[in-house]
Amino acid sequence: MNILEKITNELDMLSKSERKVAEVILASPSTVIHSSIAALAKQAKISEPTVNRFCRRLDTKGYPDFKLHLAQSLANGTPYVNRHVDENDTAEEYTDKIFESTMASLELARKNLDSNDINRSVDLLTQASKISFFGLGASAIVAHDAQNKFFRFNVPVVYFDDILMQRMSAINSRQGDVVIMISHTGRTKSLVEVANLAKENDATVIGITAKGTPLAKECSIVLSVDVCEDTDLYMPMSSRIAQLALIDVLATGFTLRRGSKFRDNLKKVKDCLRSSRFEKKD
Amino acid sequence: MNILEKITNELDMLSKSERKVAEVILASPSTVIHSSIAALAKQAKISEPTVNRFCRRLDTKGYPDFKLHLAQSLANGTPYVNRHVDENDTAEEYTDKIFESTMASLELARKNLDSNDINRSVDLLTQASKISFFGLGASAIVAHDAQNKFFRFNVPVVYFDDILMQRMSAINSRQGDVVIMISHTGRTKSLVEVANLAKENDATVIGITAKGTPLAKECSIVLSVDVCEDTDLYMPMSSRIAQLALIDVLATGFTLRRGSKFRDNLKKVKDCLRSSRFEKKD
DNA sequence: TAAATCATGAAATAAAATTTCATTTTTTCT
DNA sequence: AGAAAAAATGAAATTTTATTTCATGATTTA
Repeated sequence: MNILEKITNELDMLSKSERKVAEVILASPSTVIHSSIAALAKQAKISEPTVNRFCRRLDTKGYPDFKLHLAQSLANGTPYVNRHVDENDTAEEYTDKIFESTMASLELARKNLDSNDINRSVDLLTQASKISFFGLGASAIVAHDAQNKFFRFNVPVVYFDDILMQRMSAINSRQGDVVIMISHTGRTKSLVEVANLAKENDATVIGITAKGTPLAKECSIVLSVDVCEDTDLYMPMSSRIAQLALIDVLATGFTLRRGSKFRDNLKKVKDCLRSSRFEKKD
Repeated sequence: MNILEKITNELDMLSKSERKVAEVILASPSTVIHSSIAALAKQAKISEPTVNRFCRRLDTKGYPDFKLHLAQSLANGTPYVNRHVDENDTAEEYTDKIFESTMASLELARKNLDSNDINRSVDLLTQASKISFFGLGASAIVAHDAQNKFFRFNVPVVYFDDILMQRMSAINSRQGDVVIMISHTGRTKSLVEVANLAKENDATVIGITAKGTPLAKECSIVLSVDVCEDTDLYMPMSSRIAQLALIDVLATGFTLRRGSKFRDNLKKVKDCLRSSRFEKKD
């Protein structure tokens, strides 16, 4: 509930003097949050009690409380909405828009995620005898990334972005294996087939995809990162980023579940990489 | 700059009593914005002047001003602080923390990006006779993703996550080629060598890496997504997501620069993918 | 047009924040 | 270790800011 909006809405419920206050505030809200009640009264050419009454009419406790609300409204100056890139945007503009859209998607994805599903997924992953990540196109990157992460945990993990390899791998799966299918659309035919093959061969299939899609129907758990993406300019953008964040969540859940001893193992991998780097001089 | 983040950062610059104040605030910032200085002092079991001094140390004018800043930080729903995952977190908790950290990183990356550099990079990319993306480990995923995107533009683009292929490709580069090197640390020896080889062979080298690193020194343009990541639990997380967002920005800049006719081409690629999918029933 | 209601600001009061300064604690140097 | 210096802290005084009260003037209604 934005207080600036509220002022605009209730503008005609206000008395003449109070409206003066409203106008001054709307004209330059950022100035107001640094003004005392006296300063504001003076600027609106009315008395201090009027300002106070104005504040109360907007359901705030008083002037300081009103300023707090106002400050909050201003902070949302750049709400993380999906602002669309425009033909004539400058570099600065489209950069901001893309970053903001991405953040908006993450926010949305987080809200839609069910932590029970995450918990169950982590359960399954920690007990898996083998973990496979399958994706195609943009989702292949996510699968690739997942392999990179889980590989460090020293568990059997594979990733394929090749249809045939995926099929072969799926056919060879067995009870205790976990297959994670990644697809933004959830409608890619060959992936749905692979999911089905894996299921038929007793693997547990987890989908990182949209709910209610053909792929989702083949999965025991669906982790959906529904990100209202109109595949802007025909490229998947935010969806894969939300998927990656989800991979981070799963990987984190995995390490937490495995306990502290296990994490020493990660340190080993990390230390091992060090020799391939130039030293940092502090 | 988020004041909550600032408090966290400057925690060890504070005196003992001031830290008590910080702790009370961090524990429940939303309570504090409705407290008077006296109430806060009492809760932290210190005196009012100490609270005041605390506020000033954080570069605010005083307590009321501090509350204003705090209110603004809270307005973004959830403060995007880099909250660290804790051993005993529930699935819900670590999910939230990871998503929030990711969003915080994106916010930070956006702020640190220079739109002039972006502009120059897009210039170079649109004029390139060939574009190469090189990365290793977690950054390989970013390079992979970049290839996936630029491939759709119907421009000569390659991606390698293999040291030897990278070297060979770099040696064969020539004037007019653009090589994009991706590395979070900027210190991976073999990547620095590849960058140098490409430079020696007259290619333009753009780095998506941290400033002031050995890799950065080999680049004509450095697009830095410095994301204060302590490689939590020894896995790169937020950094690669910020890098991906940057790839989105470059790809978007590219399509915008190429104009509307060019975008029809993207539609063709997209339409061509359609037959591989199950139809969506509306 | 008189009575009633409402709006307004001056002044008084109350609350909150800030400054000053003396005391205590911590650090630094011998 | 012990003295001197520096820094931190809170009690009390002061200042600033906000709120309440109330008398007066404006506006509406019958």
